[in-house]
Amino acid sequence: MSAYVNVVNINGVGTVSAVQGENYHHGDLRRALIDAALAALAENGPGTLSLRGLARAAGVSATAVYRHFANKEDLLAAIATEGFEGLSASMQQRLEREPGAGRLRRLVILGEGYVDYAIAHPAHYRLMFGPRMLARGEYPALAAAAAHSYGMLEQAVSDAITAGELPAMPEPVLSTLFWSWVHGLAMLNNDGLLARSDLPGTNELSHDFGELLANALNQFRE
Amino acid sequence: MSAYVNVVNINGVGTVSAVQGENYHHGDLRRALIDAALAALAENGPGTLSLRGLARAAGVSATAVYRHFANKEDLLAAIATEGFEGLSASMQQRLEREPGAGRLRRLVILGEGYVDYAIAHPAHYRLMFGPRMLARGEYPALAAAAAHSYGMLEQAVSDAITAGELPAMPEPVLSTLFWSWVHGLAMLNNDGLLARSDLPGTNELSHDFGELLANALNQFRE
DNA sequence: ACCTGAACACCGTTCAAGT
DNA sequence: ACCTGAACACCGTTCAAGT
Repeated sequence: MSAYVNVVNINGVGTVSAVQGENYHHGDLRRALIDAALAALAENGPGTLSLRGLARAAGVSATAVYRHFANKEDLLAAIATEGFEGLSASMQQRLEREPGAGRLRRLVILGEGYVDYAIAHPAHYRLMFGPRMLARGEYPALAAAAAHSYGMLEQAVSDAITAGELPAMPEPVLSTLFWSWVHGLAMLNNDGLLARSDLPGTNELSHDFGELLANALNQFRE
Repeated sequence: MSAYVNVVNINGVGTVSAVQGENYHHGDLRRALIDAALAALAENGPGTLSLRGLARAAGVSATAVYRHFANKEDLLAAIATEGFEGLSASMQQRLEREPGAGRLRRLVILGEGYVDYAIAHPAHYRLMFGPRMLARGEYPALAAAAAHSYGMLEQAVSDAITAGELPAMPEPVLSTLFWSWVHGLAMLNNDGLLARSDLPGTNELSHDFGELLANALNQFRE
């Protein structure tokens, strides 16, 4: 978790005040609560997240939470937002590791970065797509972060179509196909359903499937 | 929900006793609790399921539940088991509607039946893959029902490979690819993320994707 | 064998009050 | 501006008791 938290911490860390550490006026309770939630998600699964428990972990009364979040769903939305930021960062890092990649190869790399992140943060990833997040419209920052992640996939698909490396189908349809596949693979892995002796590891599956799908689509084009 | 409930109800209905309708000795409280849960899942989403609420709906005290289920997870496992039975039934029904279909076509039909069921019962389907169901090993009936659903996909993939209508890759890898795709498509749909003006309906997407993927894989084979 | 009622240790959330 | 404490309406679960 640590590396990714450092990435998304940038905005919060600067606002820590001088009185941090005292009981009264916590400094950055909002950040402390989110960090406590991320730690709890990483250690136990989701579902065990309670506002009262997070308040305890932050050394603060249960009702102090409501100074920083409207309710539990509001806190979960903030966590989900950071999740999509981490997802985008994971995809971006993978792209930059292989600068000269072709259009289609870039799409495969994005998929690997996507699955990498999802299986490295299973509880966090599940929360990002959990039932509580259905009302995404009420959380503009969450909607924007999710749209950015999806936009990266869309751009790569669009580029590959333009370059003639994918069949000339509508971009939204191909993007949805690709997204369904990485999302499904990540979810099944995080449910423990891919831990079978007759399957390679999910990281390798991700790579194999990416190559397979991309090449297959490429052949299909004519 | 009704049609599918009738299918899976067979075992329960026969045990309804003569005193059904009285307060004391409910008749088949176990079945009544499951049905109340299915109704609650269909009406509200998941997450709102409470044992006490189900007991209220069945007209019984909160603690009566524990005469029929060890705990909440045990009830959820029973519901998830019926879900996989419904999933298998949905796939089977689709197959029987098109008896003369070829090997590859049968696989596509299975995928359509799978997605059909998943998007017709979103809350139920989510529960089947929810975080609570990770300990599937502790519920043999659940594990068996899930294995049967997955086995239908595996059989169709295996047959298509044998018939030379899919690339000669390991069956588990191709099955996982296919499963990831239908699962991801269903989950994204049920999260409301495919309700976009630039996309066709999910039923049509399911059909398009099946044809695309099957044909693409078929081309890739040589 | 099947169900009830009281009780325990939790929740999320509200509201008045403290500094 | 930020936090606390008491209170309310819920949970899941246990245990002794009722028929």
